[in-house]
Amino acid sequence: MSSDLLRNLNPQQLEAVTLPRESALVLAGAGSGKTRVLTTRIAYLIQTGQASPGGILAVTFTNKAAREMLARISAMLPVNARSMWVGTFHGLCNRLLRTHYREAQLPQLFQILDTQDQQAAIKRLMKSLNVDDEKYPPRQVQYFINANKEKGIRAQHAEAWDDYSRKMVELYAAYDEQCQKEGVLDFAELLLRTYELLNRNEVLREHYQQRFGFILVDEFQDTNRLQYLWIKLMAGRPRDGEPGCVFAVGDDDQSIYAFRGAETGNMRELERDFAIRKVIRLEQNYRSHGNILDAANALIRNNQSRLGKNLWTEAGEGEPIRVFEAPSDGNEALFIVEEVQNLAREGMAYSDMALLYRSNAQSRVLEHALFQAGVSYRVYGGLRFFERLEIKHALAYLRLAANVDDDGAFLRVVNFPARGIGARTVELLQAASNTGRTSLFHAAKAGGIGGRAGASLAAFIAIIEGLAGSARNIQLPELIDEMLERSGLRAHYQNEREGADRLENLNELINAAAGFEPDGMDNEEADDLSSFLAHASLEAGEHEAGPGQDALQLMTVHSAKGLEFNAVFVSGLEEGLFPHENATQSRFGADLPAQQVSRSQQSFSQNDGIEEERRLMYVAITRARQRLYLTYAQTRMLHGQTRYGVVSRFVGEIPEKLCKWLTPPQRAAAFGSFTPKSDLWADVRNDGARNGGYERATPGPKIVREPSPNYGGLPFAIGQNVRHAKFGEGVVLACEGRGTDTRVQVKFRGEGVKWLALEFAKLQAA
DNA sequence: GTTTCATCTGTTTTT
DNA sequence: CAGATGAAAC
Repeated sequence: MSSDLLRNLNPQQLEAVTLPRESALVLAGAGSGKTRVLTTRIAYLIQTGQASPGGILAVTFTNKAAREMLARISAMLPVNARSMWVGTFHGLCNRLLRTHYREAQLPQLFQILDTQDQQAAIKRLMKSLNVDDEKYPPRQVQYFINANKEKGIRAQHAEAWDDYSRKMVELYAAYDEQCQKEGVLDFAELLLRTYELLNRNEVLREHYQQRFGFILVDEFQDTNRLQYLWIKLMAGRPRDGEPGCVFAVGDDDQSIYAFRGAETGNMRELERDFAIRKVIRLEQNYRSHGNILDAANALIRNNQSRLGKNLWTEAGEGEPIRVFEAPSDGNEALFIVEEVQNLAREGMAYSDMALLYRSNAQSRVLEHALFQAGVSYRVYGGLRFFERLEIKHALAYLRLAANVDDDGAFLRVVNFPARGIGARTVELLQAASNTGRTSLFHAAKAGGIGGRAGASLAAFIAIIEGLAGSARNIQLPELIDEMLERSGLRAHYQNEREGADRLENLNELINAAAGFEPDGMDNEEADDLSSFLAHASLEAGEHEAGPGQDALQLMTVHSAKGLEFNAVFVSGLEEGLFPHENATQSRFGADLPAQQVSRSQQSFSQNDGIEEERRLMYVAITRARQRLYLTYAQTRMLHGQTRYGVVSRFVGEIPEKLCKWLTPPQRAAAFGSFTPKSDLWADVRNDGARNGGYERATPGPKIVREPSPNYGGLPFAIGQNVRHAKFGEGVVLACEGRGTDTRVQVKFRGEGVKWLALEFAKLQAA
């Protein structure tokens, strides 16, 4: 029967799936059947009796991937999915901490802070400590805390080398204390807390190490330091005869989360720590046609730091890659809409097409055009359901009902809807909670505040306690309904002019609760309410494409990882956007003095930034099965101003012979005869490729453009050579603004890229 | 204490 | 352009 499972696997896949009980690293290229290998191995282990479902621990990064894995396994085996531990790092840690909340020194109904909540908690903390938020931007504090946690470093061990970093460490410690007092955990804390719990509690540790004979990790290249330590701890130390057994699958070329601490170096560590004898490579691609694959291979070859791998396919070369230059972002969108409709007419389902972009903000223009044309579409990511303000408010009431010590939730709703509890009252409460060392809720309950505000507070407390009581007696949807009523949220939005949408979302929340089933990820002790709240934090409400709804898929390149489509549009391929300017220039705010940037951040060189962008582009390209479009716009609205863009270097890194240029003929004609007069210009275009050991292609006539005509009477054209009194010669990369506000971005020979205000800089045409 | 208006600011990717 | 913050009017 197991031969059934193993049918149609290629030799490398087969080797990976049937490996004896030992640790392994599988380098799996895009579209090489990575998920299939992972799930088949699990099924194989169970079917051959090497493992019981309960002995399997499979970790992924996204909920989507976890769900897919479970679905595939249960399609192969009639196995009780609940007994297997398949989930995200965060989901699994949540499950573990819910079970052992006492040992982890947590309240039974601890709540999870999402990124927003965490930011709010930090701001609140800083206010209470009177810390100048100009000098210590909450964003930076948040970054500092998370970066340390993700390396497994607590405040007491965090490095500090000057006043600034000492303050950061101080805030880190105070923040953790505040969270502990309030019974809340941020994302990184879920992992760190679990790690520490198992590290110091031998009984628990041995229990889980014993139990999980097989640990499988998906997207291993995206693990950060802490996640790696976590895996190592779960696997147990390699002992003679019984080594820890980790089966890791990953692709260094698809590492796109270094920005949040992922370390591809973990692959090398794994090889060493687990004495891996042989790395298995999956290089046959079953997804894309040849041209698409060739493009991806050519692009990624420009990266220095990679383990090396070349994808191949048995499929034919297929269609050329279609490249389109639009005069504006609006036109780019119109072009895409038109093509999408054409493909639909030819019989391709909308859901088989994806529209990708670098950043969420870009979806607006695209959505607008799609909406106008009546094309149904679905946006992934962006502002998600559980992140909406009204939902946050509603959840805060529920959180308070579950845990009255949650000060963050308290502050969010104590005066929303407005009930006469103003800033002054809250101040008094905070003072009382500080001296009495209790939560705000208990301070409020203790009384001592008279007058109108006191009465309002008493009413508020009654609402929360009433809800807490109901939570024990009635079902979740009814509880939410009651909450909307008693809190006054429903009434508030009914009276508000623009409240209809928000009201609808609140009703949708009831539906979400009605359809919610604790997915076995939470232990049996936890009630439905806290399971639901954890679900809301961990899975901010990705809307799964409703079955039967055929819609075009819109998402960032990041969220497209792991997916595939017949046709893919990669839009906004402009320098500064993709690759993003934050990655091409100094990665961490140039305005910060060097010592304010932590050491590990410093070691993150410029090159790493552009290489990650290139991997991102690699991911984008390899999503496509048959047809790939690359589009960009000469002008784009950004922060309310028109910006003039240059085509992304990544377009130039794809061999000309694979491309078919779709730019309207009257434009193409103008490009035809152009040869670069400025070597600087060519330099800009080939920047990332210079050290790649790859031959610098003579830029094809269709990619290098004649300097664009002046738009709106700007004094300089993109691509034009200019001279500056101090910086010397350069070439114009971009212009923005009008009149006296006009600024020009210039790449100078030797001086690098600078923005210059035309009003002051004396810039001459050269 | 609440609402409204104006000003400022920032802006990548996500569990 | 939009969200967040702050000041002034109600």
